[in-house]
Amino acid sequence: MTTRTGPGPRERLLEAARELTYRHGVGVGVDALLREANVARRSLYEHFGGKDGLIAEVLRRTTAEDEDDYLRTMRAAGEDPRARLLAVFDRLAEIVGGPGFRGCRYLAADLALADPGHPAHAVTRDYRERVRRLFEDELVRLGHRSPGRAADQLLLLVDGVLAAGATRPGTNPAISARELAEHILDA
Amino acid sequence: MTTRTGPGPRERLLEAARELTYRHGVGVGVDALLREANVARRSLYEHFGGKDGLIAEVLRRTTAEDEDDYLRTMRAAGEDPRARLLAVFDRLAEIVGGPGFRGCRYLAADLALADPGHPAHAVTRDYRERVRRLFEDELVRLGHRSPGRAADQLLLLVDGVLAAGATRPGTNPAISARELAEHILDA
DNA sequence: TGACGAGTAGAACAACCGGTCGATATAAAT
DNA sequence: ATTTATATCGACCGGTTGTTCTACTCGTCA
Repeated sequence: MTTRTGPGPRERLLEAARELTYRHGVGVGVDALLREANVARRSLYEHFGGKDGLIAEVLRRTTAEDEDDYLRTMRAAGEDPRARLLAVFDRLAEIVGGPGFRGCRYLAADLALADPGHPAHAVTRDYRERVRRLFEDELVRLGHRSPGRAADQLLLLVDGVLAAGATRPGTNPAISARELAEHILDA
Repeated sequence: MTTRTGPGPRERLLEAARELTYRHGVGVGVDALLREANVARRSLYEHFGGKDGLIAEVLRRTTAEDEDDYLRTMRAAGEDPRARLLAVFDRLAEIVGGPGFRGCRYLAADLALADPGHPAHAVTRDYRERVRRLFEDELVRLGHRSPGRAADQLLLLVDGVLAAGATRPGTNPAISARELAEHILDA
C-alpha cells in the first residue's frame, strides 16, 4: 500500500512562487514564499540554489504553459493562418478581461529586475523569440509579403494589449488591437 | 553679499529620486536616496511625509515634463494634425533608441507597486488620461470619424512601443508603430 | 538677546532581507 | 540491518527595510 504523498516541497514551492510573484511581484520575500508553500527554508536552496533560481524556474514553467496556450488557441481556430492569428487577440481579450489579470508577468519581471544578468531575463527573451517565430510561421503560410516585419508588429500589439490592460483597467485594448492586427495581415 | 545657496534639500532629494528610481526601480532604498541627495533623513519625512510621498511627487514632476515634451514635439511638427500625431512616434523612436532608455517609468511603477492605493497610481492614471485627451483633440481637428476609439489605439501603440523597447532592445518598435499609426489616422 | 524655523547627524526601532547550517526524521535502496 | 538520499524544522548570520526620535548647528528676524 502506497502512502498518500501529494505534491512534494519542490512542487509546492513552485506553485506558491507562481502565485505570489504574480500578485506581489518578484520582490516578494523568501519568508512569504516559504510560509505559503509550507516548506522548509533549506529546501528552497537545495532545489533552486536561491531565490533567483526559483524565480527563473517559475518563469520557465509559465512560459511553456503560455506558449501551449497560444498553440491551443491557434489550433482551435482551424487551418486558415489569418483566422489563427486573429484568434490570438480574441484570446487576449479573455485574458486581459479576466478577473485575476494583473498585468504581464514577464514584462513586470523584466522591469523589476534591474540587473541585466539575472537569469529571468534569458527566460523571457527566449519566450518572446518563440512567440515571434510562432507568428512569423503563420505569416509565411499566409503568404504575407514581409513576415518578419509583420511578426514584429503583432508582437508590438500583444505587448501593448498586456501593458494597457494592466495600466488602464476597464478599457479593452484587445479589441482595438484586433482591428490593427487585421490591417497588418492584409497589408 | 548673498551666500551661494544652490538647490535645497527638497530639490536635491527629488533629483536623486528621479534618477535612482529610474535606474533601479521604485524599490530603491531610502538610504540610497539620502546618500545620493546628501540630505538628512529627517528632511525626507518633513517634505514628503515618507518614501511613498516622494515617489508620487517625482512622478508628478516627470509626467508634467513628459506632457510638455509631447506638446513641444507636436508644436514643432506644424499645424497639420496628422503630421503632429505622427511626429509623436518619431519622437518615441528617439527616446526608445536613446542610450539611457530603460523602459517606461510609469509602466514600471504601476507594475511594481502592488498596492492599488499607492498614490503613484493616481498620478500615472491622470497622466495617461491627459495624453489620451491630447491625442483625441488632434483626431477631432483631423476630422477623424471616431476620435475616441482612435485615441485608444494610439495609446495602445505608445504603450506597446515603450514595453517592446524595454524588453526587446535592438528592435525599433517605434518604426513599426508609426506605420500602424498612419493606418489609424487614415481610417 | 532671544526666539524660531530649517537643516544635519545619527541613534534606535521592529521587521524583514537572502542565505547558511546543524540536527533529525523518514523511507527507499543496498 | 545498514546505508543513502531526501525533507523537515528552526536557529542563526550580517545587513537592510522604512520610520521615529533626540540633540545640535546654523541663519534670520524681531
